Amino acid sequence: MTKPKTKTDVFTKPQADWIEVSPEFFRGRAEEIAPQLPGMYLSHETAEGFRALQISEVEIYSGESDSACHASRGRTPRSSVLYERSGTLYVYLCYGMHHLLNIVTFEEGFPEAVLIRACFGAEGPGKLTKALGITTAYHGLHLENVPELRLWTDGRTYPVTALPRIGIDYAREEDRIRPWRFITTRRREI
DNA sequence: TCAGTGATTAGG
DNA sequence: CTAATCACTGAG
Repeated sequence: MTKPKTKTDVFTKPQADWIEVSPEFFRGRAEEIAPQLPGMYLSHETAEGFRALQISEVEIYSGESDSACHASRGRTPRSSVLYERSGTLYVYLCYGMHHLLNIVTFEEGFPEAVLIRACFGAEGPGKLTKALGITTAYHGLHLENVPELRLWTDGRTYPVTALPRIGIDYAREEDRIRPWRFITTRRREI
């Protein structure tokens, strides 16, 4: 009989081995940042308490030349947040119901972000924001001004696979096949 | 497979 | 102003 493994989807407090990740983490290119996100933890502290989930999947949306990116038609009232400095939050309502969380990467003036697409225990970009209580109230704010939202790493290594993005049938073929979705199937075992 | 639900965008 | 679209989800 093997040792029983305890599974926890929602962490109600930071774990002993967690180290905070500074908003400066997002200064680089999304292509170097995104593969490091699966395995990290996203936490939200509200009146209800502290809740964190482990990220399992992210996607890159990068540049006006990426036909899947909301900045593909240049600066608009909606896409302008993507041009802000790295660490800015881009949260938008999809299908009138689902709050999708992105974090802006790279230099101010270049529209690029990572979408948090899934966490263990909340598979889907709309589900994880619902589970954590993240809404468009944070849209346009910078992470350093939202202390209730934090990113953590446990210092462990999580194997990551790159795959094409999901839900972008409207995009050009070259953008649809781009391996800009990063997933890990390795989950923290307590 | 398909409807729900509302913000965003292009176009007249 | 109108109408189409949508980085989704859950029910049938």
